[in-house]
Amino acid sequence: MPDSSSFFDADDPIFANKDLLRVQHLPEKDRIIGRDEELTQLANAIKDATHGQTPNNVLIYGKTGTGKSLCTKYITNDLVESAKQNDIEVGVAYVDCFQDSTETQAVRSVADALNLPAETNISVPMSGLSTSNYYRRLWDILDAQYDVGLVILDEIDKLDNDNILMQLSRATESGKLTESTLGIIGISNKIRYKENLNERVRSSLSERDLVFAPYDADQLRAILRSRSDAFQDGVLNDEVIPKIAALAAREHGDARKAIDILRYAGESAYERDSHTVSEDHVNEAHEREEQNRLSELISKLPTHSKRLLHALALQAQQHDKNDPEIPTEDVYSLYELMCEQEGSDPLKNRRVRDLLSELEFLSVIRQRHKGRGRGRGAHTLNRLVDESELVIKACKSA
DNA sequence: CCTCCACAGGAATTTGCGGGGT
DNA sequence: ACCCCGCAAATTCCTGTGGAGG
Repeated sequence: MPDSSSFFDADDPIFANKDLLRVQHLPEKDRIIGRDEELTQLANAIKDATHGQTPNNVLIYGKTGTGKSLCTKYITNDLVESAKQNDIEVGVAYVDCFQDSTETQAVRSVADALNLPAETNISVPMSGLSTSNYYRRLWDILDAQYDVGLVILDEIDKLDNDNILMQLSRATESGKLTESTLGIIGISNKIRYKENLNERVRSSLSERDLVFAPYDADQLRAILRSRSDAFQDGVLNDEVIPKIAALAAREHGDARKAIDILRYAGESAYERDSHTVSEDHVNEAHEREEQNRLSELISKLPTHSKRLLHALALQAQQHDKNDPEIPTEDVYSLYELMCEQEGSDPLKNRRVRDLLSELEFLSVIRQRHKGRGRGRGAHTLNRLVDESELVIKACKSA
């Protein structure tokens, strides 16, 4: 710690403006790197909304950290502003379908995001309403407040059913909306997402398709440089940005990961009272990034899922083999034991199987189904994707 | 090759919760 | 204040099946 009278009033020797390195940070246009074409295409697709007309529905594909959400947020913000010049009210609802994966949750979330209770006198309770009731309120909110509604469905492939897409895409034509109209922007990590949609939804949802390619090392360098004024002058050693860019490019061109590593490297340097950020800090930050991503995911898990994962990790650790496969029944019995120690009632076997397959869906674990046979044998084998130690640490801290 | 059974996983049912309607 | 409703989570019920043991 710097020798000052307070822990808080010292000038930060490393960071000048850390906000630039936060994932949620929405950069200025000239700081969005290598996406000019995509931004233009997206803007063209939805520009009708600035005149109060129905925009095209858009589907955006691309791996994580390729700037899909960022560009969408930027363009929609911009759109709302330009529409205002024409006295057109555009409302944007951003929904993370990973968090709100059921139809009800997603509609509720859209309605809640668009609603200004003071103006509409409509409330959007967290729960307790039927799905159709949430829809009804959503239509009322749109008609009362807006000329155009834009619904951004991020991680749209995580939706458990596409009824909401049906409802939203037909809202205007079916007369649910009278004073307003509606556009959908779907964002998906999976390029094949469109394939398992029914024909009607598919054609209306993907009037325009955009694909975001992964960033290459050059682009990642440019992105990191554009955010480097988050740091004080001269604290970043020359090799830091190229090194991080190379790491991130190797791991699927994920810009978010690159930025996270840069931030962690800075924090690492700070904690070690170093006045510069060096390659060593980058290496440390890289490990930290992996651990953190995992902890974050695990901390959001329901208690029982966490406990199950913990049980699986403990057993994986006991095996001498690397990457061992643990039968479900073994996981379950340890889990029961752990519940007993914690003094809570264990879930039943059936439920546990569902939770485990949810964990697989989140790719925290992998499952392999092996033959059934007479007598012994659990027939689904579970293994961790990440190091058992990392998982255990994450389970304990959460 | 055939049998047969323990588990996977689909479906129906119950429980808990947080709201509306009256 | 009361009852009723819809949803999500959990539980109970049930059927289908892969391959070890015969």
